[in-house]
Amino acid sequence: MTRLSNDWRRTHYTKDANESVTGKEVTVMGWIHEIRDLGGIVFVLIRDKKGILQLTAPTKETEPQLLEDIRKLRKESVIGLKGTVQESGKAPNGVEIIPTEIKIFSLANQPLPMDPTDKVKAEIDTRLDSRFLDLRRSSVSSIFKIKSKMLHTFRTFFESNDFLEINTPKLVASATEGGTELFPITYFEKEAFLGQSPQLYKQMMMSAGFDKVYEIAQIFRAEEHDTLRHLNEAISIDMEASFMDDVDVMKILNDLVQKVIINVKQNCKEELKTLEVDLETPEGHFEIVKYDDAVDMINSKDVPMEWGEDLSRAAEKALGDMMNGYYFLTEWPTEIKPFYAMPNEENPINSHAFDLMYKDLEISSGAMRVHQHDLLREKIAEKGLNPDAFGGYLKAFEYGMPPHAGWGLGADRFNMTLTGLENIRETVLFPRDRRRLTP
RNA sequence: GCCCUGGUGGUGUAGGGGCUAUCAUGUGGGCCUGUCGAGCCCGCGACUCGGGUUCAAAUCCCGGCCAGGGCGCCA
Repeated sequence: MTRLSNDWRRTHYTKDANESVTGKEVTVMGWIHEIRDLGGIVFVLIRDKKGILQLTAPTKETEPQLLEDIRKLRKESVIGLKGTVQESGKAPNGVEIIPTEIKIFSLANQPLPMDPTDKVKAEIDTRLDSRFLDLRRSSVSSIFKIKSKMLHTFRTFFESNDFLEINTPKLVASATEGGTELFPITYFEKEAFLGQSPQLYKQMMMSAGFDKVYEIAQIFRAEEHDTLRHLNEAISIDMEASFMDDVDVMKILNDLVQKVIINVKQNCKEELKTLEVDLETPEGHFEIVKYDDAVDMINSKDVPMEWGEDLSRAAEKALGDMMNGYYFLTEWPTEIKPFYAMPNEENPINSHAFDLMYKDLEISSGAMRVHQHDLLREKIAEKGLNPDAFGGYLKAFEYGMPPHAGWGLGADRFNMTLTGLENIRETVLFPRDRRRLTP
């Protein structure tokens, strides 16, 4: 096993060692994908981040020492290869490397805990137990290349629209928001929790005069749900903006979803092809369904739902069947939305809260917020929470809080809609669910 | 947390009271100069755990753990 010495550096990724460098010597670095030893000729496929390249060694024309090294190789071992690029109609990409020297950096033990070449399928649980191997498959790494492009699009958009990136604490003192279960932790001599949402903090930044902020960060929820669309640790993309209402931030969300899709289609062609996804760019404004109308639509499909209830799973499915792609669900009843959602001025039983849905999946939810201190205090009490426990938060509303609005979007769920995946675990490197805490 | 279904070589599976436990892939060895899911020959490797029923349990029963599907919960 050898170290990386000074004269060994990659000159080409596998996909760049093509016809354009025929006859030249190149150095590639990568993993052994497959070995086919035909006796008189040995083929070895080398894989890196960008593709697969064939090494071809006719035994009679290969140095005995080099040949011996090649025959020592095992699947998924890591090597460096120096060789000459040769055009050949018989090679997989039309070119192959005639080796002059190889360095074995790391031999892989056998048998492997799963097959990274897709010949024998493995279940998600097996795959997650050996995630590093699973991720060597292009069908899996493609998901994360798309996710990276998606996150990049959000950041670029926010930065170019004068949003400030913020980092709010994930260690919090109490479960003041109510609703969701939190993970308790020990914080020196006190009890603390992992943050469920940056909601309260990003609102406080409005009082700080930051005007437009965003945060892309982990959120933690201790719910015991065990479904294909819930995790206990997820990435939330949050934004909040002053002097805006729900309609303004819905417009931003609408634009962003379209921008992400356009960008992914443009920059992740190979990845989409690998995943066999044909992404459609939604045009113009997403359809808007008022909560009141949604209740009627759902009941028309014989799924019982009373006004004032949240959507059951059956209701989400029924509505999703009637809708096409992305749509907004608006004017939710005030009583089933959190205390910080602004009630409608004329008809306070309805609110300025909305959800962004993709078929039957909730992607994002947002609202115009309550910025009046006294009203907010009242609403906290109405939810059965103790306003005094919200001291630090409420204080920010007492000394000049602008009207504001914002949303939070589940990045992993959104990624599911881009990649066509049905299990949210697929879209997270190391998912944390009801049972899984490792690796 | 509830309901349903399941757990067999490294991986994916067949079988379903007494079998030498099926097949593929893999893996170790051998043959082969154009492989590309290479081919051929030989070998290796498994019944989730605990208890019970039975002459006999991988198989039936109970419980645990884990998984798949559905639901609930999800500011």
